[in-house]
Amino acid sequence: MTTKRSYQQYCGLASALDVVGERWTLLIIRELLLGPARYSDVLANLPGIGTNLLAERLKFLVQRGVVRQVDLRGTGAQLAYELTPAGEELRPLILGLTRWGMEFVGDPRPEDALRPRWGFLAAEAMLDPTKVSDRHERYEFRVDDQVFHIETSGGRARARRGAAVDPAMVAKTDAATFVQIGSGRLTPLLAMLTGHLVLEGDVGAVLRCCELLGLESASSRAVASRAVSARPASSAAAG
Amino acid sequence: MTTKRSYQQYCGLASALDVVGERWTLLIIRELLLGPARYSDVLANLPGIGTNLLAERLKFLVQRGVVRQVDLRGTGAQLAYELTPAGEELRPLILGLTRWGMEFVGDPRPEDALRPRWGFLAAEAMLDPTKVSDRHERYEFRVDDQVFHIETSGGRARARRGAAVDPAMVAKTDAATFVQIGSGRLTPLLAMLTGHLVLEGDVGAVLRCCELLGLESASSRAVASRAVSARPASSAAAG
DNA sequence: CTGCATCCGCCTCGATACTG
DNA sequence: CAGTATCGAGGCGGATGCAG
Repeated sequence: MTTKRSYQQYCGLASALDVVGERWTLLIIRELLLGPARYSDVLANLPGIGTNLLAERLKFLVQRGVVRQVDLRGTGAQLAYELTPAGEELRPLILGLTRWGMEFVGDPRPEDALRPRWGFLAAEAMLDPTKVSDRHERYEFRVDDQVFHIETSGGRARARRGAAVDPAMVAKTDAATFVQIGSGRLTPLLAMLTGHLVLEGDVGAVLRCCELLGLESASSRAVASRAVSARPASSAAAG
Repeated sequence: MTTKRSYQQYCGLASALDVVGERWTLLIIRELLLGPARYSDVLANLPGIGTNLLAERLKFLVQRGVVRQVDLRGTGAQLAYELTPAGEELRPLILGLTRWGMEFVGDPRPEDALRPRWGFLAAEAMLDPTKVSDRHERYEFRVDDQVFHIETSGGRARARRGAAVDPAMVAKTDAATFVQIGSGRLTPLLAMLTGHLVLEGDVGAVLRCCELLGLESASSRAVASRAVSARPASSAAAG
């Protein structure tokens, strides 16, 4: 066992990267942001990681106090990993990175892994706190088998797991479409027209939800403002 | 040239990490957050990176639209790299990571690189927007050869390069002490007593500045709340 | 002298096989 | 199910070469 590689800089950022900067680490933490998970759960959601790496990363994160092991049932079986408070503090940063990275997602390729559970974090990342309406209502999302909702109340918005009671809007879609909409590569309108998105409920609620998530709810000014991506997308996809 | 390694996940976070997740990349961007820099400047501030790696990273970041080359003087010489708007969007995330990583900085070791310029970002990261007093005043910092200041006005605080006009407070220290204070391993009081920190100016301003930066300005409740770090620090340093 | 490109030893990574 | 052991491949780190 050689001494762990470090940037050897006396600096907060370098120290942070010494803890969570290695390959796969932030993706492991993303999985744990969705709730406690067992070793094999994490492994299944991170295709390509290699079992030794996952074990090593988890051990290291536990040692640094970012992750801990918990006994979900009383029984000694069913061990799981969960984030410590220090790990939870990474949530806004990971959500911010997720939002930033949305500009870089391309078209879905067959070799890309895709998990509906990631949609929850994507939605959480897209929430714009400055755009919360003063209404108290809930928007429900059904991304493949995953169900979650956003609740607004008192000028604040929260994303929660599970179905919503009395949702003002329900959106049904698949994971690929959900990410494409979030990245601006697809508008809700276009997704509906192609049958990949089904919206139910009050029209006003749909518009407010789009506003809350920073989406082009309709109409003309659409795509242009988003087209800052690195590789010019040949020409408009609608072309 | 083999095809670039990717997480191959259709997800904003994975896409972000495909761009800025590789080793050294975020530290390169940190350097550019402090202003445009030439190749050799970046190289000098990142000991250990290896020249080929820096060139490759920069080229890749330019290709992805995160960094661009600029001609500082009109002359073709003096090329420099600077962040694009997309790169600038990483600032709050990097500042957040810097703050998060403060919990993990240990005692300064002789082999650790240390640059006074990093102090500027550290200060920016420590700024607590909820703790801005309503006064309009400036706090100046002299960290070794680097001079910068924080200006509060209209309930907002900004960090700026250079000396302050009519500063309400001036703090002189060295880079190691500055980071140690920021990480909570050292209080301003203790740093003053050991002669590593010199504070000048209005006492009230000093207290307000400490409040703004989340520092223990004095007194008793000190260190305890910070002691959530991974490895217990044997016992209190004051022992 | 700056700004890289090339080369090489080594360490990390990724995949498979194997064990409690 | 939850990892450990092993090994080939490739990314990394350091030294050197070279063009503008």
